[in-house]
Amino acid sequence: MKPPRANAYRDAWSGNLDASRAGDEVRVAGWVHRRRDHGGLIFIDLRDRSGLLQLVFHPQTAPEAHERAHGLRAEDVITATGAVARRAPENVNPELPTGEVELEVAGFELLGDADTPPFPIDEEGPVDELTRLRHRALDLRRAHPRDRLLLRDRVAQTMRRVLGEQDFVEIETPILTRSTPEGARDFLVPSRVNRGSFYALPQSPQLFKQLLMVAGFERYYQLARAFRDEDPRADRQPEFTQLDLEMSFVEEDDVIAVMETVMAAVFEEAGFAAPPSPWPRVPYDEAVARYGIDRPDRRFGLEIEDVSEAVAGSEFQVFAKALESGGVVRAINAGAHELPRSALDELTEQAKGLGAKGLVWAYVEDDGGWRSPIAKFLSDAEVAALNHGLGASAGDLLLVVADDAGVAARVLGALRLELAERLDLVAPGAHDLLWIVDFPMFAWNAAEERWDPLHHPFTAPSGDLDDPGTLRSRAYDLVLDGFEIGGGSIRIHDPEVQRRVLELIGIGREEATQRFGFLLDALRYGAPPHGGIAMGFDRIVALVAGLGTLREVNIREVITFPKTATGADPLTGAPAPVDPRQLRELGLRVERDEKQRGN
RNA sequence: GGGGGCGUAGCUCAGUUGGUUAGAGCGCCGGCCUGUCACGCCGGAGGUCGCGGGUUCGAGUCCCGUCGCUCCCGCCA
Repeated sequence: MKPPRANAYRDAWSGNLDASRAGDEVRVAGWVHRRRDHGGLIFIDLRDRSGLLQLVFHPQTAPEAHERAHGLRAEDVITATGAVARRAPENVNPELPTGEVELEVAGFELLGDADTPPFPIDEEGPVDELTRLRHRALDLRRAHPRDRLLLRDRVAQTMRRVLGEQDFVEIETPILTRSTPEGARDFLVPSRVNRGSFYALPQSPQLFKQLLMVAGFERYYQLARAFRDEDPRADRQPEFTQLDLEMSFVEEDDVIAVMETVMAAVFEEAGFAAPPSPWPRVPYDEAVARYGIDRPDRRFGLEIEDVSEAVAGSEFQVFAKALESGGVVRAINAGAHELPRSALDELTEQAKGLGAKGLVWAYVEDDGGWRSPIAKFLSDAEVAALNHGLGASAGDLLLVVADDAGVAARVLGALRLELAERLDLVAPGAHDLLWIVDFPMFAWNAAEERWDPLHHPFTAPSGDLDDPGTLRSRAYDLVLDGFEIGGGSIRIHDPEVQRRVLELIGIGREEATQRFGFLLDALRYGAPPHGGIAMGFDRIVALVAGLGTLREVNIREVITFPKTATGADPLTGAPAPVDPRQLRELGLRVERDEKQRGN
């Protein structure tokens, strides 16, 4: 940190002092991190944002300060003056950046008396998250929580710098706005002036950034807050931050190229190894086929193989029936790992829980035969063909699912993760980064008999609009270690195409005009081809902070004041009932639940 | 909305088959201590076992309900 402007509290940062300042008279300020009171000598570790500095109180040289220093307690706030002194060689603390020196205190002033903290500030042990959030100001004094927010700042600065260098402009968009069709439930804000009407908090700045492209800003970005009223998860909060950007006169490659420069700089800033550009692009269909999911984690193998042909015509009813009804037989070769029977049973249960009728497991024996509950139903030729298809050799564990393609993908995709976890297959420090491209535009929803969009309805299609099932969208998602960290697309800039896409998903002309006529309107006055992307900022920070596991990434740890799993803020007590007068002004009446009535 | 896990001292936790006065480490308070840096030594205080009800001679422990936190499904890109 740069030296502070000298004032009545400090003229130096604690963590910046070293042997080069030996002999200087300085004034430092901060919190009592730890005290070691020997009765005679007293040592205090003083903490400010820059780091720790040992203060020494000598009974001879500063008797008055020494006497008062007995009363100092953890987290008291003080300012202290004295001389920076080089420590004797045997007293140097190599663990501390300032460990070669100490401050010989001449005088100090207590600026803020501290009660005993509810949990230790000076150690990193686990503390109940609710307690931490209730005392978030104290929690954020601790090294890890503080460092995560400082990292978050560095990531944000890096994004702004790199985008600024490429002529992007940061522009704000409204928080009080109108519902956007992103699919999630809106947070609503009642209007007092217009009774009975509501603002919606934005689920993304999507429509506004497209208007900015029509306006001719060419390159826009924003670190935008977004809101979704759905149940939170470890990696989902009701309000979260996106790096949102949009560019004009671009194709997929242009947006992807920009984002690779941004993210490469972010990864470098975070000391996080990332592959050189360009990053791999995997078509959606291939990802689902090989990894069972559209956000694959490829840090371990366990690829899914389709072995339908190997068992075509099999007498084994499970395989035969699946194939007859248009399904598939797919499998994972888990390699030479012997799992206990109980583990295989657990995997089977998990597969059933995900919709599979069962799970076939087999160990390949030395002669190529199978040790498996279903071995006796398969011919030698079929076993040989399966072994060949899976590249199996003696000792390998094979897991086979016969079902419709969707179920097989989902089940084997989940088993990949489960196996990687059980077998500890991810090398420490390994990372996997890839783009998913060539998404289908729509997925047929059989239950509702309609086309569901896989991305929001402003995504540009490629293909024949008269044949929705074959349409591809010009979309791209960035996936890091099995987590989607961002997604975007080339947008529709032709108002007629936009109307037709909206109609395909059941939004008619009238509704479209009512909900986002302003966008359709703007598109009619000369809209440039444009596209962009929205990156999950919290998720990115959490992942580069090392908070990701195989299955989840906890974004609460990189959010300053996060909400709990029920959407509550334990610090402020939000959400909270409001004064009846406020409700009257808004023209609202609240219907309480049974349980609330009892209170 | 549904399912799982958790809730014991300020913090992190232990607590057997239901059985005497519910324990430990850290922290806190007091005393001693002049080179510590997780300082050390001695002593002490501190509990609505989340809350309510039930079973029982007896409940931290078993049952029912409820609240909170958390993870998953639904939901959500």
